[in-house]
Amino acid sequence: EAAHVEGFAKECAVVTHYRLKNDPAGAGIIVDPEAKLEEELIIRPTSETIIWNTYKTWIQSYRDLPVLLNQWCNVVRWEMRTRLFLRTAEFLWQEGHTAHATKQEAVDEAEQMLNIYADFVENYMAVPVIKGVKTPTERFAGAEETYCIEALMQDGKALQAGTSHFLGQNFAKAFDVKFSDKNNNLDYVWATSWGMSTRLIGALVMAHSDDDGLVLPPKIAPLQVVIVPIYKGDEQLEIITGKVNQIVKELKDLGISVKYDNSDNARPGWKFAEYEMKGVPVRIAIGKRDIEKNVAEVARRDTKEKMSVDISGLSSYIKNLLDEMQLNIYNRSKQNLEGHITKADTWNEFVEILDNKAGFISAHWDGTAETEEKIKELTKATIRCIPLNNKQENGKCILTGNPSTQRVLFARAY
RNA sequence: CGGGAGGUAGUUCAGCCCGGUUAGAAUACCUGGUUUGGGACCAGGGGGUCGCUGGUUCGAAUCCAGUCCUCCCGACCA
Repeated sequence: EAAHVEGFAKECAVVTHYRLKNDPAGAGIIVDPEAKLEEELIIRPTSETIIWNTYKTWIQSYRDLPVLLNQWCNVVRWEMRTRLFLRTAEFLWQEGHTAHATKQEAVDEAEQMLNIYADFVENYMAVPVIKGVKTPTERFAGAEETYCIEALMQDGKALQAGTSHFLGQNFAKAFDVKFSDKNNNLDYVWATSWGMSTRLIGALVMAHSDDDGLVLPPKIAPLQVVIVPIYKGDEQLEIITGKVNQIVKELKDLGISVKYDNSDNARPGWKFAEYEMKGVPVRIAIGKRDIEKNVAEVARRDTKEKMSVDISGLSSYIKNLLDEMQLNIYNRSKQNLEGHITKADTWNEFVEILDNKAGFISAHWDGTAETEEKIKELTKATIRCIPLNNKQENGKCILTGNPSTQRVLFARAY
């Protein structure tokens, strides 16, 4: 627990008073000095301590294991400087905590969660990630191993998108959580914890958006298709609406979320721009001209292309298009990632790439915290991760020239 | 916590340096009309204690002092 507390102590909000009041001098609402707490409350920055205090009372036997708790909650970390979506003083996250009878089971759990996170970020958010482990200095306070997924934003800065920790027996020892195994031997349990936060919203925005606004991958877009009628007069609208109702039904039958925006308080061009800004993947426009030819204009958000599509095959066309867009958005981001993993073998190369190309730099590191710290001081680049299944190769540390057995990924990060 | 920038209409800002009619623009909003295939056009209209407090002055958005707040950069960090 000591390392954990040490790691988080510097960024906790502390409640010292329990009441506000109107200032008699008229300065508005102020803290009531009469309401000072005798014992201060510390707002959790993460929940390990309360979870393990609880596990202590729940776990006695191997029959009680494994245990998994998952909760969504808000936590507070009093950062010196906040950054919208990426680092807010208070944030909503999901945090899971497990306890296991064996070390291997805990390690497997931590790795499983890393894979679940990677699967979600890649296959739903369409943001490719690099899976890896953190260096000791970048580890979660109190963890023995911190797994992470690192994403790359369009500006070339890295963003940690999720983490999973193998906590060893540290918390079990701190909270005295022991269990009897089948042979009646007492041992401390093995632990993991893992979390993902509203930071992912920031990742989503920065990974895909363009100058016209959000670009949402179809799988997570709350609204996948919007239909905009183009008409003059009620008579035309009525004919268009008849056609659209049929299309809406077909799309809904295919499980596609769709909105028919027949509101008359905004013109078509305004609606086009508005839904693009909101990132709606597909827009269908239908006017008198289209009805006459039995077609609709389909516009996709990711490439801004417009196609004229026969209404008879429209719903299946849209279904395929949404799948294709999901892939395209992912592949585009994947290309950006892969195009920005650059090898550097000399210090000059390292600095040059960092300043002019950005992204990840694959370079040798002598494995010491001192070198890591020095590089951070000199360039603001940190070791984002040591990729899983990293290739072993002999080389020389980018900074010190000392021997190294593998390359690690450096980047400037959010 | 250190450094920088800024607070003027719902919003984004100009005006401030060099004090002087009724504080402007764009956009948004309201009314009427014409429009509707990429954020419409024409005409008319409403909207501000210029962050707050004090000072200088015949006169302060403008100068001075204090104060509160916001944003950016740095250290810190999911």
